[in-house]
Amino acid sequence: MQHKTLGRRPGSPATREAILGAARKAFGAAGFERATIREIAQRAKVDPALVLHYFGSKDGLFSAAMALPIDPQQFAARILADGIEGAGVRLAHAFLALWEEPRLAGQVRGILRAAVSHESAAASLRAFIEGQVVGSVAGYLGEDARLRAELAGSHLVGLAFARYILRAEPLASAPLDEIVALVGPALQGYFSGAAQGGPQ
Amino acid sequence: MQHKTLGRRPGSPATREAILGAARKAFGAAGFERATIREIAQRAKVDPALVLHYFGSKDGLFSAAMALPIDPQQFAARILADGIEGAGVRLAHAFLALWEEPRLAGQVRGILRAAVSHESAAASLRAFIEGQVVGSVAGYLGEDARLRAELAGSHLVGLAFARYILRAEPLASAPLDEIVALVGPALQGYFSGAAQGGPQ
DNA sequence: CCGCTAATTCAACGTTTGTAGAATTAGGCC
DNA sequence: GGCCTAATTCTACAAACGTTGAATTAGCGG
Repeated sequence: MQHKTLGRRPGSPATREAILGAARKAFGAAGFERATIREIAQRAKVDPALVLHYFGSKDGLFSAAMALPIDPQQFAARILADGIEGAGVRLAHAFLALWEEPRLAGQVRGILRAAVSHESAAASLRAFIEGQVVGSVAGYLGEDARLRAELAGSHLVGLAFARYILRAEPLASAPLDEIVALVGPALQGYFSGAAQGGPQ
Repeated sequence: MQHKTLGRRPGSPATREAILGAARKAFGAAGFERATIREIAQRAKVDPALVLHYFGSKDGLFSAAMALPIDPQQFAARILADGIEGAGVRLAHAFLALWEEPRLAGQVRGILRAAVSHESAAASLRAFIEGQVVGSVAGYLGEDARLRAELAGSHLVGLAFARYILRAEPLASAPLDEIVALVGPALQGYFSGAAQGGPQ
């Protein structure tokens, strides 16, 4: 008999989310190493020990804060629902939209930052990409589809890095639509299998 | 009168290079934050204080170790010497060759890792890309050439990240020629689509 | 041999970090 | 009100870090 309802209610709703929000902001802005538990706790207006009470360790906090907010299965389905043509543009648009969303910006930035500096985070992202992302799109393509899908993905990751982390000009300030119009055909080339030129 | 020739000769040739080599290895493998001066000194078989005697600080050591080993002016000229057609394939090949070279692998990996986690390193790389790399190639292209050049560069950076840092399969194990054959046309799309300007 | 200079080492300081454990507070059920 | 439980805070530790300044060693010219 688990009298789970005894005592004070667990999982206070507000503070836990406040900690996660502060963690996403800190990890996204400073990366895993430079973000400190003390700073995150201060932003969330709680004691540092409370952070570890909830998440066990700094790694645990990171994993909880950086859990991917999207379902790749669904993501891929939406991109490819209307057929293979135009998929490049739709993919570029949908991917960049993730980074433009203020609520998600810190999260995705933190994931990328951590994947670069932290081996366990890299392993996690690697497994996610190999198992979920590439698998979701491989069914729609042919022979060397997995390689092609990863090449398209690598372009998107590099694009996000240059625009949102490095902030190199003129890429960082270019309007979204202009980028989508240029990147879309390049991605389409990987899907269609044909060498692709610029926009006609 | 500077009697510079008095006393013991400065700049002992061997140890300084040993420190730089160890630093490149450490920074490339672990990133700026996780690499420690003590570890670098131990690998170079010197005292940690000697490292700072030579380079002043950890940042100074990093700057010295990560100074870019290539001249982008010359790099771009070699890619575009034989004309615009085939430039995509040549660029993909030349860029990936940098990462395959064992002597340079740690260095370029460290530069990318640091640009992600360290703001000053990001600023340095950003200035380098905006001023040198993009400038070197912009003369060969027309109107929106800078944006197109950066998009092509972002693809290459993302490719290096996925293959050499994240090591996502099947990309990490794919033969170089196969990747070049697929990526080349994607890059070519950015070059050929632009209004042609010719070198100025 | 002596003195200058720089390479090189030794030992230590002060800070920051993640983390652990005890102590306290507060909410819900009997 | 009393008890149970979990949220929350307080205090502190132990390790690792970058950095410093003094001390020592070694090469070279006079």
